[in-house]
Amino acid sequence: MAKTFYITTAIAYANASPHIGFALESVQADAIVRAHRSWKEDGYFLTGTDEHGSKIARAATAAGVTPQEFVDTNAAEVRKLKEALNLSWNTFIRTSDRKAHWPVAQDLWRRIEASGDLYKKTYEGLYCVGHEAFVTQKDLVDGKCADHQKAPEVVSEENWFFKLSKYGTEIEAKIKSDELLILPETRKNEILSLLKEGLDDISFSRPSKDLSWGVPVPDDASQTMYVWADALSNYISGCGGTVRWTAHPADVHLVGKDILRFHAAIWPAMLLSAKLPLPRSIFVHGHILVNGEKMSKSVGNVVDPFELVKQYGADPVRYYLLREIPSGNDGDFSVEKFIERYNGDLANGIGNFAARVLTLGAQAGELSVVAEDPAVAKKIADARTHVREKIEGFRLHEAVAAAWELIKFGDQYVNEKKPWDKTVSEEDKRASIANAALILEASAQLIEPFLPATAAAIAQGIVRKDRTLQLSKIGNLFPRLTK
RNA sequence: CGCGGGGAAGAGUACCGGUUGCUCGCAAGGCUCAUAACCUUGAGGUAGUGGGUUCGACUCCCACCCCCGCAACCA
Repeated sequence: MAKTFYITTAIAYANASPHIGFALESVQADAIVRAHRSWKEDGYFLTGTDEHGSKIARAATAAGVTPQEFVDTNAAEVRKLKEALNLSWNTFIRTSDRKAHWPVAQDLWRRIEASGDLYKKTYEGLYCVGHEAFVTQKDLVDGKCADHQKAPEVVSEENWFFKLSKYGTEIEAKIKSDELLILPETRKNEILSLLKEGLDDISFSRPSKDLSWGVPVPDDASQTMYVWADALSNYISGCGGTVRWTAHPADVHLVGKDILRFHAAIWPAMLLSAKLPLPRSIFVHGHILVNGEKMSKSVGNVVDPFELVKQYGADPVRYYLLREIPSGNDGDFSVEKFIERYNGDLANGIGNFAARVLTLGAQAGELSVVAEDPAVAKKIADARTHVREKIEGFRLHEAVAAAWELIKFGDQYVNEKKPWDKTVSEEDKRASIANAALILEASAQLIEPFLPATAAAIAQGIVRKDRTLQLSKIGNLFPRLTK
């Protein structure tokens, strides 16, 4: 059986329609898993939604629906990204799924408890009645809750705590040695410096009277699991659970920089405590800025991925996210840049190259591929190697650029061989068109992880039979955009 | 205050102790198979400021200035 490659996105919080940031993470994960499948591995891609918490319960109440109805609506929106962006995930896990998710979260809890890593402790904090939740000092203005203009009460309640502090040293060692690989390196350094300062134990549950919308703590009806215990276990519940899991641990957890610490500290600690294997790596991506500014609801500059896809199509959006946003760093979105990328790389690049080669080939009829140009073969092999190295190093923007190197070479090759020139012999002409077709064919294979629909469209124009190629024209892949 | 990232041609970026590479834009030339596309060449940067290390620094060290993130749950 082929090697299994298991990758996850973080699960999206189901309090709203997904924004471009989650689309970025999804597309990155999709490109990586598709690449692994093209390397003959058995790719397993998990995504889903985090649906619990008082925030959602409150939002549902405000919307006049039950929490379940509320998350059903939003989860359906997140799911729609699959069709919109041509994602190839295998499983969509929802934390409100009582059959698939709850038993696993509870099983994990019991395993952690069996290791003696859970204890009850009284937590004292500032409780805002308006929020029906604890607030922190920074939420206060002049000692009052900024949202409700009321001073919070000091309330103490009993919670389950997880002995996170116990595992800091072990995790630090595993990260340092790359047994748990964190990319890019700056993120690894960041988490190491955090671990060096030491970890505090964390609250693992809340009283059910304050937080009822969640997974019940096993054998303690008075408590509901807090986000870590609940949400992080999706990585196991989403691949079959602890009993009959197929893929755990993940080869790659793809996460945003904002939740690195939960995945690089809390999650490994939970797994160590539960005596389960740790993920192989954590790839940390940055955030998308819009016209150079942080995206936020209050500013009102949130970019809707569905709108973009509606206007430009799935592959152009995928292309932009993968090429223009450096994986591992923040990147910027703007319509101007989008159009620039589209015209420069898609219309003038792969789109035009496919059109010129397929037109030449369609006129030439059946072509023999016996006379493969060694320079072409080498260039194709090099491009494959480069793309693979970049993907494995979580440098997706560079992987895309590496694939485009081959397309650029193809244009140069055709210009040099001039198969339209009357002074070129028929034999040379046919040989060069066949080689150009090989470049196009290889390009299509290389870009498949990034632009699956485009790759499929190009493949339609190239029919291979044994050692012959029959090319035919396809429609205009990327009509130039005028702004 | 702390931690982290960054300041380079008109714009956006990469690598690196020893002729600054790339993309877009701009200019000239070529070609006409192709989506006014493609190919070639060129102009344009004293690499934030001030020091230091070195035979030599954009690249290492120190200080300063400016921008931007993070600081327990918005990817």
